[in-house]
This record gives sequence, C-alpha cells and structure tokens, in this order.
Amino acid sequence: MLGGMIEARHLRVLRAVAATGSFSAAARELGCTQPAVSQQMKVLEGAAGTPLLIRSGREMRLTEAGRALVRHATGILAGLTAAEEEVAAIAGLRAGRVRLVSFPSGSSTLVPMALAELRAAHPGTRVSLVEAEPPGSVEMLRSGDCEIALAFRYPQMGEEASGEWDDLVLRPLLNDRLVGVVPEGHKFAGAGAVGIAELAGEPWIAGCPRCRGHLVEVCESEGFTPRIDFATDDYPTVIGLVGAGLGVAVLPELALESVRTKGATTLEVEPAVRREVVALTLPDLARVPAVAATLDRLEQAARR
Amino acid sequence: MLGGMIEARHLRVLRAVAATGSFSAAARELGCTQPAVSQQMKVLEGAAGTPLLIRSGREMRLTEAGRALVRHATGILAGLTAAEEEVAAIAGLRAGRVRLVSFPSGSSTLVPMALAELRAAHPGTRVSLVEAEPPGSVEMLRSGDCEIALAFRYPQMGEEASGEWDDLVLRPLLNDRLVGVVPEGHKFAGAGAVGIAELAGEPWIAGCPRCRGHLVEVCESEGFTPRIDFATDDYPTVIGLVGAGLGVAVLPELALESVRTKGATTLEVEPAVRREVVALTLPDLARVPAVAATLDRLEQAARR
DNA sequence: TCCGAGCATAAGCGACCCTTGGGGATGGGC
DNA sequence: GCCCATCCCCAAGGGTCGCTTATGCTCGGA
Repeated sequence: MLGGMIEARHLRVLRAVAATGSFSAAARELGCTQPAVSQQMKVLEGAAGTPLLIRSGREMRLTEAGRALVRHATGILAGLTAAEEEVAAIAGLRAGRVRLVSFPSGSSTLVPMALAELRAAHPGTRVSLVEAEPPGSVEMLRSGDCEIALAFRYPQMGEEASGEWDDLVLRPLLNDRLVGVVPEGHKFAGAGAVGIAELAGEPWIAGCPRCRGHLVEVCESEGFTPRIDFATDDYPTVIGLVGAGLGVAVLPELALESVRTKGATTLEVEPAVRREVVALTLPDLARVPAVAATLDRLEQAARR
Repeated sequence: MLGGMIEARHLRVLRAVAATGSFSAAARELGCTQPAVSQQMKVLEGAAGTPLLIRSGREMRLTEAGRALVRHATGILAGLTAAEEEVAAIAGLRAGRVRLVSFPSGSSTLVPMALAELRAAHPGTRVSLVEAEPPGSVEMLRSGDCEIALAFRYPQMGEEASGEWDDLVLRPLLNDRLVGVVPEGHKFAGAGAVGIAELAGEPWIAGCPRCRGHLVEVCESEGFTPRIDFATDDYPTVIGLVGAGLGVAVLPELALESVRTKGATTLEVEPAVRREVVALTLPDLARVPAVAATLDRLEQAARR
C-alpha cells in the first residue's frame, strides 16, 4: 500500500553501482549477489519512471535522471548515516542527556558521587540536575520534564497510597535512618539513643513539608504533638538552629552527610524510623541506556 | 543480509507519530492500520537500540534519541522528496537535458523545427546541439557524449557494414534525394534531369568526406572517375563555387533546403540516388522520456 | 460503572527480496 | 580466429518481512 516510494536501500545500491561502474562489483561491495543488484535497479527504475543507467557495451553509465538521483543520494545517505551515528551514540552512552530531579539531601550526597562515576565511565553522557521535593519531582517525571526523579517515602505513611508509583519503575537506593539532633549541651547529648516521646516537651525544628508531616504523624503515634517552632527545608539551617539551642530535630541521616554539625550532636531515636530513598523513572525511559546507566550509578553510590 | 539499516519508511512513520502524537492518528495519516505503525516503531526501536518514544498515559512523547531521529528525518525526507520530484520532472518532461549531435544539413533544417515544437510542448526540456559528421557522431553516442545522433547513410554503400548500427536504436527520418547542381549557364541547366555519366568530364565539387566517398563510388559504378577540384563540407561554399562556374556538384536535397542557390540551378540525376537520414540513440536512452520526445519531434519534423 | 479510544499481541497471508542455476553477449588473450 | 573469462539478464524457488484482521488490555471520561 505504501509502495512506489524510493527507499534508502535503493539509493545505496545505485550509489554502489555508480561508484563501481558495474553490477557485479556493486554486489561484491554490498555483500550480495549480482541478480539482487540487478533487481533493485529494475525496481528503482520502475519507481523513477525513466531509465537511470545505460548499459553501453562494457561500461555502465548514468542517465541524467541517474546522475540526479546519485547527486541527491549522497546527501540523503550522509544524513541517514549521521542519524544512525547520533542514535548509536546515544544508545552507546557516547552522547545523550539525562535530566535528573532530586531532593536536596540527595542531590548533595548521592548525586555528585553517581555523576562523577558516570562521567568517568561515559564522558559523553551529560546529566543535568534540578532540585525538587518528591511530590513535585514525580509530577515533573510524569509530565516529561525529567527522566529520573530521586524521591523518598516513609513506608508507614498511609496517607499517600502505596500504589502512587505503581506505574513507574522504582529503583530502591537506600533506607535512610532518621536520627535525632540536639544541642551539644542538651541533657540527651551523650545518651546515644533516646525515645522520641522523651523529647515531647522540646521545641522542634522541622525539615521539608513532607518530613514535617511525617514527623507529626510519628510523634502523635507516640502520644504527643510536637511544638514546631521552625520549619525549613534547608538542613544547614536546621543544624544551625539546633546548635544555637533553639530546639531539637529529627533528620534523615543522609541530610547530615554533607552538613557540618557544629554545636549539635546526633543520637539514635526510638522507635527506629526510616525513610526509603528511591529513584523513579518511566517504564520506557528505564530502557534508555543513558537513563539505565545513571540509575546504575545511583544505586552503586547508595551502596557505599 | 542487509538488515539493521534505518529505512526511509521508518522515518516517515516516526515523523507521522511525532506529528500526530498517536499511533492511530499516524496510521490514518499514512493510510494504513494502527498495528502496522506499532510494528514499524518496534522495528525502528530495535534498530536504534534504544526506545524512541515513551507511552506516558495518554500522550506519546519522544525520547532524546527519538527527537534526534525526527530532527534528522526532516532533512532526509526532504531530500528524498526533492530527489523524487527532480526525477519525476525529468521523467515527466518538465526538466531534463538532451544532447543532440547532428550533421550540418540536418542541424539547419530538421533540428530547428523539431526543437521548436519540443520547446512549445515541453518548455522544461533543454536540448543542446553539437555538429558532427556521422562517423564521429555515432562515436560520440557510444562514448556517452550525446543522447541522440542524427546521421545518414547511403544504402548502396557496402564499405560500411550495414550492421554497423545494429546495437543502436534507429529511427528513420527521411530519404533524402540527391540532386545535381550546375551553374545557371550550364548546358544542362534547363534539362530537368541528367545522367550522372553525362557529367563525367566536368570538374566536381564535393561535400563532406563521407559524401565524397559515396560520390566517387557512384560515379565509378557509372563508368568514370570524377575529377574533384574542390571539397568542403560547407554547403553554401559548394553552391558558391558552382554558381561561380567552377564545377558541378551532387548534393543532398536537404542540404539545399536552407541555402540560397543563387547562380546555380538544380536538376534530377540518373540513376536516382538517395541517402537515408536517421536518428540514432542507445537502447536504454530510447526509453528516457526526453530522448523519446525529441525523437518524436524529429520524426514529425521530417514528415513535413 | 459503562463506554470509547488507543496500543499491544497473535495468526494468517500476500508480497517482496534474495538466492541459485542457466543462457547470451562482450571483450581480451593465446 | 578461437577460446575463455567476465558480466548481465532471466526464471524459479525459498525464506523473510510487512500488512491486515481479530482480540485483549488499559486508560479516561460520562
């Protein structure tokens, strides 16, 4: 039904014939038999509606239409191989760009490590990073604004349906333990571990809205409602506030990785609370080599 | 055996999918069914080695490789349609160039008439004209220096094998009668007809080498050898020489068509001698529309 | 909850393409 | 002048590819 069109295959054959001057030589160059070349040319001449080459005794010459077609074939086939090469480069991790969205504590720890290793292994792949908290980052993923979204979730939280990411490819990276942070002079400073309920009376400093929501949930299950005096998603700020004695906090361990905890000290909390840090992508994108490679490096960095 | 290549058909489908945003719409646009599009894209993705588009819920988006391929497809398909159009123009007589070689008396009579009609019918086809006498013009045809050769031959001449043009396409144009030319004051001037043998004692003025050879042959078969005082392939010169009373000549009627015969008068010769004027081309070239059209106009002009 | 739209899959079938084998013509070598 | 190698065309066979029909599934919207 879609017949009559000139196909790239025809142009390859024609070019080989024009270059070699004979069907047999073209067939050798193309790695097929001579009748195959003969038939291809017959089909092409049929599509063109005019002879393309003249068999004059020994040599094979082009007609005007044949010359015109060869002239175009050069550019067309060059464009085609260029396209193939570019696609092959993307598929072969020699090129390509991945847009990664991460929450702050991930982008300051996992991401740099993963990208460094990716860069070392595949210098051609470029990864761009944008920061966004989970609800928005997943939205960006779905709307096509990024290829990978680093996100986290609290397994216990029931408010967000556990099936929210069912249509996504989920790569678990690490289980991030939450640790308490108190001023160095605090009464629990040297305790090593503390029950959350024991901090009921303290002023609290909360992190991002999502973490804050989870914090409240956990505290309420422990029998109290925390008095939150400050809330900021900037973890150095949280540490600074704690260090200044303005309150206590419970932060993901990952968030403390890249923050100097001067003036504050950490301690385990009871009950143990963890958040799950995962990389999300779309099913089709998971099969894109550059995306898969980035996911692998992220996983590798998380295992450290 | 030549698999794995990206074909133009794939790019057409991909472009349609990218443009419409859905397989079904692309199928409608391409005039095929939806599974056909689905399979094409699967094959293309297999050849590319990476997904090209992501099925995200309702909408269909391109991956980076898909965008790269679409970007290239634009140029490739444009080049392909340009090639098809150019070939179609040549095949449809809206373009194209024909190189015509003719002997002088043909190029001054038949050719202008034929080219005028060709120009009127197909303004796009251009014909270039070069003058050459038959032995050389056929050589040019065989060596690819022209598409059509106007030539003539003397049927009686045995020296040139009658099979010399067997591998060519021969289009008979006209049988050119040879007429005698004598000065106006000549004793045969008003005779209307004369036997060649009666001119045995006259000084002769011969035309082109080929005609001269034939003239000698005819005269010898009539029992005498002509005394040739002048030989030139420029017919006005021949007429001028005859008009000046320097001799007699036997010329093709066609050659007199465009020459003012002042000072000379024509008469029929016995035995009647004719030369056959034909258009020659190569078998493959005869099927080239522009060549065929030119041949038709030449034949048409000769019938006049 | 039903329904329409859209994509994927499987089976069937036709077309296409390549191969093999043989014939004819051309041009060079002895 | 004859032989032979090369090259192209032709015909037939087989395998693959691509398109179509039919079916099932998912997703959104009424």
